[in-house]
Amino acid sequence: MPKNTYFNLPQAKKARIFKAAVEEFAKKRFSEASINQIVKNAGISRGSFYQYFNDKEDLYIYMLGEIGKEKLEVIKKVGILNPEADFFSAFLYMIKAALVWAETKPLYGQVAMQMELDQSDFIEKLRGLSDEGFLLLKQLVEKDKKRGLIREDIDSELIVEVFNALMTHFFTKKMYRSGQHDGMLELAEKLVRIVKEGISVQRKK
Amino acid sequence: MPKNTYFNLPQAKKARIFKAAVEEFAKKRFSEASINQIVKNAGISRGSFYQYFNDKEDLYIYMLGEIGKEKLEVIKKVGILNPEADFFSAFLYMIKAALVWAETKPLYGQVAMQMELDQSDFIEKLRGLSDEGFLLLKQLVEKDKKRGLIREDIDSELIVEVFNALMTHFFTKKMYRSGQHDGMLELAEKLVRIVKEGISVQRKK
DNA sequence: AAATAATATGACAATCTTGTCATATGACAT
DNA sequence: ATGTCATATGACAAGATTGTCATATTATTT
Repeated sequence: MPKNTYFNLPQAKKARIFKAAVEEFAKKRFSEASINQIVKNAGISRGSFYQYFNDKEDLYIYMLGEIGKEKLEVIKKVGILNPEADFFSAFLYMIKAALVWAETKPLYGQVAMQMELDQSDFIEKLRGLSDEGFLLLKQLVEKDKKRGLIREDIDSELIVEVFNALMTHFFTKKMYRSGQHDGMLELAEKLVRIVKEGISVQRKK
Repeated sequence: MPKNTYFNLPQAKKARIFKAAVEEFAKKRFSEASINQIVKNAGISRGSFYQYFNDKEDLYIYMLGEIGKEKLEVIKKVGILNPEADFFSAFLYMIKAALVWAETKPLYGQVAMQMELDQSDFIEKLRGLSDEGFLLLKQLVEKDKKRGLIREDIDSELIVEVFNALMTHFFTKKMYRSGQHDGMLELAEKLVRIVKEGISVQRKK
C-alpha cells in the first residue's frame, strides 16, 4: 500500500506518477522495469519515490489494483446486458468490450500482457487474485451445460482455460507485433467457432 | 558463431560450458541470463568466455542450434513411423515423443519455454527460424482435409496455431509449476478431443 | 632447450540497478 | 515573524551487469 504521502499528493501529481508507472510496466516486465525510468518520466526525484511507496512491489500492486477496478467494470457489464445469452455469445461480447477498452487504454492491456508473460515468483503469487472474470465464465459454462448446450463430459474449468489460453496467445501475439486490433474480433469469432463445433467433419446440419 | 578457440577445446570442457549455458538459459530468459553465472558453473574465467564466444548472443544462438538439431530428430520420427496416421493421432504421438524427450533432457524443454516467454527484439528475430515442425503439422492437416477428416472451411495455419497455443499454454504452466509431467498426456488427449469434436452438444454417434 | 604461438586469467572501466539518509525546502499554524 | 511539521532532493553505498586488455601460463614447434 502506498504511503499517505502519496495519497496526500495533489491529483495532478498523483496522475503523473501513475501514468509514468503504467508506461514503464507496459514496456517492461516487473523485474526489468526501472524505478529510475519511472521517476524520470514522472518528473520527481528518486528520493521522493521512496517517500510515496515502500518499494517497486508496492507501486506495482497498487497500479494493478487500480487497473483491475476498471477492467472488472468492463467484464461485469457482460452479465448484466443479456442474462440469457449463451456462453459463446457472452464470451464474444466480453472480447468485444475488452477490445474497446484496450483501444481507449492500450497501455493497460499491455500491462496485463507483460504480467501474463511474467513467471517470476512475485508475479506468480499475485496472479489469480483477481480472477472474477474467470469465475463468471465458468458459471456461464455450467449454466449452458444444464441447458443442454455444452457437453457435460468436459470439465468446465478446462473449457474456460482453453478459451483463455487461445485469446491470450493470439491477442498478445497480434497486439504486440502490430499494436493494432484490426481483425481481432473476426479472429476471436473463428476461434470460438473452432472450439464450439470442432474441426473434424461432422454431418451437416 | 563461436570462435575456433571454442571448437578446439577438449570435448569435456566444451561439454562443461555447454551444460552450464543450458542450465542458465533454462532458468532465466536471455536478457536476464548472466554470463557470470555461466562461467562460474562451467569453471572457466570470465576472460576465457570472451575468447570462445563473441558475446552472449553468440553463445545463445549456438546453443539453440544444437538443441534444435536434437528436437528436429524427435519430430521427424513422427512422420516416418506411421505415414497413414491422421493429424490428431500424429499430433498426439508427437506430444508423446516430446514428453519422452523432455524427460531425458528436461532443461532443453525449459530453454524452449523461456524462449517462448521472451518477447525481446533479439529473441523475436530468432523465432521462426526452426519452424519445420510447424510445416509438417500443416501438411498433415491439409492431407486430412483432402481425406475428408477435417473441415475445409478452416484455415490450416490457424488450426496448427491453435494446437500450438494450447500445448504451449498448458504445458508451460504445468511444467513450470510442478516440474513434473504426470497427466500431461491425458491432458493433451482431452485438448485434442475438444478441438476435434467441439464442446457444444452434438447428436450422439 | 629455446623461441614462438595459443590460451587462460582476473582486474578494470563503464553502466546499470535498488533502497537509504542527511539535508534543504516549503507550507502552515502560532 | 517564528517555530513546527511534512515533503522534496540528490548523493551515496552496495550490488549487479557486460566487454576489454595487459599479463601470465601452457602448449607446440623449431
